[in-house]
Amino acid sequence: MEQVKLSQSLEDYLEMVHMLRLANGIARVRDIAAALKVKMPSVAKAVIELKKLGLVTQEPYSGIELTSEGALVASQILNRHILLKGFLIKLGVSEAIADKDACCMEHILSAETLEKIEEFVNTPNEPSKKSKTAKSTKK
Amino acid sequence: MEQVKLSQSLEDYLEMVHMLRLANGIARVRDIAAALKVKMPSVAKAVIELKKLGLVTQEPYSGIELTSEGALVASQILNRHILLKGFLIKLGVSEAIADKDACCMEHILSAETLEKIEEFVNTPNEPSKKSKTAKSTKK
DNA sequence: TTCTAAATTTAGCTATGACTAATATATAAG
DNA sequence: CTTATATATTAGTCATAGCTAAATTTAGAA
Repeated sequence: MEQVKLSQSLEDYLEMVHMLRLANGIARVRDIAAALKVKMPSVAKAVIELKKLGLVTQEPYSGIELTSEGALVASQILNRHILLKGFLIKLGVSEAIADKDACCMEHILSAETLEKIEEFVNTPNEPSKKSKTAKSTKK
Repeated sequence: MEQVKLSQSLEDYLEMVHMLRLANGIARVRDIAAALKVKMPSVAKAVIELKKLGLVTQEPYSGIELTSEGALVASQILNRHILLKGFLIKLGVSEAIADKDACCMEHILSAETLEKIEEFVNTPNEPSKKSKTAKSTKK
């Protein structure tokens, strides 16, 4: 449980491996590069780092897999992303911008701030009339 | 009006020059280094970059001054910082953490997100008892 | 005034993370 | 089966941004 400390960049790569595996079943260098708007050699280098850290595995010239620890870390990052995106949308930010900004915020916010954001998101949206009375407003 | 594009790091240095001048009347390398928790040569290097960009001036071996453009950019960054810190505090985050997280967020958020945060901050704090009047959200 | 200590600067090292160019391998077409 | 193309990797460059060590300048103490 040594709590790997990843750079923002490596967090992005790891998260993208996870997302592509969820979406396509496989995470390929080409697709990671396209999604993150970098070139393939940058991905290859990042994958080497993630391998050293024990977060991914890869057969030469093929797709990237997550180790169990890598899957755990990746899903933590992805959960932060989802939380923050929902939060921004609740504030009225458009989806595209919410996605982009969530992508930056997910790497930097402290646990305390994330907690408070989670509380906010889980608060009924408009307590404007009568807050508590059951779940009157449809979700 | 060429809208200088600063790295996060240079934004931090420029903002700190501004804050120290507000607090002490002078921004010295030693104090910038202490405040940002870096060593003095790192500050010296950053100051050289900010000079190249026309944002600060400095007599050799003395304090750092802001140009008019530097002052403008610095106060924009500082305003973002203040906005974001207030925002986090309104969410319930402790002051120390709010300050720290605002410091990261101030460099990355898009204009749209900052606008929405500003709207949120300027909304009356607790409409939980009685929704004041239906002026709040107009969509 | 002289000298010592603090502040600043310069030089140079390191790590990260992007890139291009070139190479190696895999896949698909003929 | 052979070959062209797409994908992946390697090698090497560049910029950013930190650092230490050493030199320089300023300023305070003796």
